[in-house]
Amino acid sequence: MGVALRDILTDLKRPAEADELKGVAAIDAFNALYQFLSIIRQPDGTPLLDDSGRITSHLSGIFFRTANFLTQGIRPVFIFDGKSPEMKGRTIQERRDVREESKEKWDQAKKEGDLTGAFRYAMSSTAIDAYILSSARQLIQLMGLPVVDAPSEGEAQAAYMVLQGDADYVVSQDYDTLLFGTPVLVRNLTISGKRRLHGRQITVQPERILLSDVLSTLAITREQLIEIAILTGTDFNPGIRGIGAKTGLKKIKSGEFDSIIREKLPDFDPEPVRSFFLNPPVTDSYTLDPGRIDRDGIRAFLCDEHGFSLDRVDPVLDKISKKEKQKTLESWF
DNA sequence: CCCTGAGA
DNA sequence: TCTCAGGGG
Repeated sequence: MGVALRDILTDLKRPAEADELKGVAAIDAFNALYQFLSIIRQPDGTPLLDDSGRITSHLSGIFFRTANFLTQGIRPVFIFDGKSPEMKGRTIQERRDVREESKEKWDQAKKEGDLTGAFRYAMSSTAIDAYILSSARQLIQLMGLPVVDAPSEGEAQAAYMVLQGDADYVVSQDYDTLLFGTPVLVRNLTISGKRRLHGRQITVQPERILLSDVLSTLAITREQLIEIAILTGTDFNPGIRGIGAKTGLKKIKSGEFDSIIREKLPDFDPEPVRSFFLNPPVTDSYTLDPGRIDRDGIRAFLCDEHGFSLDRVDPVLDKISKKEKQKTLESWF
């Protein structure tokens, strides 16, 4: 679920204007899939399913949102996770436990006719398995968009690509990419800007966070931001009870990092976590060349294979193609 | 999440 | 043009 830095970052989010979003967006694929799978559900929590009972929520999310991105001048690149580091094992196990428990509670809530509970438990029972990953990847590639395989954490690879100048910003709901050093993080990147909350619709602006703003406003270094995260807990280490982002910030500023770790977590060596954030495994072997949209392939995949309505898919394909033609025309002049 | 259609 | 309700697969 990422790192709990929200309490010290709230003042640093700024609404992102459309102009600031044009360019190459390095999307944390796992994070995006998780969002789609947890939210795109019926009121009782059931996800969208095709005739064979396979989940299609993520395909709907990717297709419609990505199409919007393209028309807005956003060029998405999807970064998929590689092999998780050993030290993430505990987090992975914890997430699995929560999922299993939520699945049972979801069933229970459905039986009791508790829709609010059903939806909430369905959300936290969201799982990303091999089918989800391969079908998502297939659709992305049919849309002619680049896929990058991270050697390890996708967020680290995404941050690296922004640092290299190959992408303009990272898209994720989590703040971890800031620890991995991305200069720009964009959260809530949706076009409609609308989100349903408790049945009501509220508007959510995409927000942009600059690492330089974070560090200068808090008057800390990236290393110190990482230390705050280590105190509150990351995917790679459990945090210290009673220390949140605000307390962590204070402790770091008064130089208490080492002493607190020694006192509260005597058996924990923070060094591997620190160096993982500072120097994660990343790769240079990726290409961001735009492919072509395979309209027939998309129709076959979404409509024939997964039961999407042609009436909904075709207009979107037209919209994308129109934009693509515009761009090739522009490049002539 | 996103889209569509109805009604203002 | 906008908001809202309903449904998508």
